[in-house]
Amino acid sequence: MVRWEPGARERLQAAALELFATRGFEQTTAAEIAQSVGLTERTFFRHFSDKREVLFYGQDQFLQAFADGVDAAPPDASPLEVIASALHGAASFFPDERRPYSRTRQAVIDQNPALRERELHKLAGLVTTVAEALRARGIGEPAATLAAESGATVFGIAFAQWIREGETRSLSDIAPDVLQELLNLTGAATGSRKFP
Amino acid sequence: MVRWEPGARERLQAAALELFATRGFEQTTAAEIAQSVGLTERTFFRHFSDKREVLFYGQDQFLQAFADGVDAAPPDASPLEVIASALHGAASFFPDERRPYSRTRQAVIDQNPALRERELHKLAGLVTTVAEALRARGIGEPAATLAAESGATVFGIAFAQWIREGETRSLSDIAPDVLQELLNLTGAATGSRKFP
DNA sequence: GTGACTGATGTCAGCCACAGACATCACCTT
DNA sequence: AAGGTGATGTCTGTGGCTGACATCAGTCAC
Repeated sequence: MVRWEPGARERLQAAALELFATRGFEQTTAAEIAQSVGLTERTFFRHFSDKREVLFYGQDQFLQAFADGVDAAPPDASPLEVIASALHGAASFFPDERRPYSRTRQAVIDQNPALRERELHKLAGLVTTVAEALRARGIGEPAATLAAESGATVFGIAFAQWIREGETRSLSDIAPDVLQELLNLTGAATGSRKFP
Repeated sequence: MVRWEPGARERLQAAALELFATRGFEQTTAAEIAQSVGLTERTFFRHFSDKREVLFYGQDQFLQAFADGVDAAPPDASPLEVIASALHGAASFFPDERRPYSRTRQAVIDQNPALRERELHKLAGLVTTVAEALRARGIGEPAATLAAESGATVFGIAFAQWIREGETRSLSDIAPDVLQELLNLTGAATGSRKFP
């Protein structure tokens, strides 16, 4: 007989999302989440540093996908070309099958300020990482941070669109469009699309 | 005899910044802050919705300055010209006398993840407001959000530079430079400076 | 002028997020 | 077989935060 069911963390995450979606974030206690999968509150906090984190744990992989996209760009690429490549890497991390899950998750986050704060914080971490990667490519400041921040902005807008009800395009189709919009905005030459 | 000393909120804010700066944010309890100015914990939480808020209350004025800058731009201004105007409005909200205060405040914030989260959240609120103002000017999405987000990014970088030890330029001198960097980055024509 | 009203505060009691310390016990190593 | 390991439970405590109610100086109504 096994002493513990495996996958405690994943079970906690799934139960938490479900409870948050039905009852709401603040109306759900950490103890309830834990009990719903046969664990104790103390164990919940051993897996997640705080209650919100149960919805964000594992984002490192996404961050990694973004950073991998940076590395995938050719060495002589311009900052914006690097960003385009990073967006491509990030988008491939969200295949269309994941859309329903992302939707409910985002709905929960959007309804709670505390969760939005955490989301922004994670996104800021992504900016830091990407800016670091850009600097490692020889891009100076403030260009590196500006580019990274712009990339995060574009991703955020594209993701929000991907989530939207009725949207059928995949994220990797949406992201380049948004990037192009940014270029139009800042008055770049509007010739043929540079980042298809 | 007066029943209460006036300016409870301001006294709490001042005491909180001082205690956070010396002892650290987490090592300071809300009750301690309150007692240090002759009030109770309960009163602290009547003035500030949570412990972090004591450092952020009043930012509405800053947000207003930013939004006013948007409104100050001529009706036919391009999104970027509007952003330049908004940056000007925001910068004038931070005269050089305020630099030391801003420095210590930012030092406290930078040292605590929870405070950074709240800061990002406030900044996101600014983006929302500015995007709204841009949409009211007839600018569509995603251009409005992209422009607003870019403006916030530029402001953030400029502010960080303004705070930096040894920096002597005023914020309204730094911000246009950073904006110009963004334009260079996105490949805009590099003629004479468009936003002096 | 007196009495009701208001608004900032105090008091009390309680929930919940979170953390330290220690015990437990299937499984693994040797 | 003996001891180590790691995920968990139990116990206990602190601090953030809230609802309900009391207080009381100043203000307003009459």
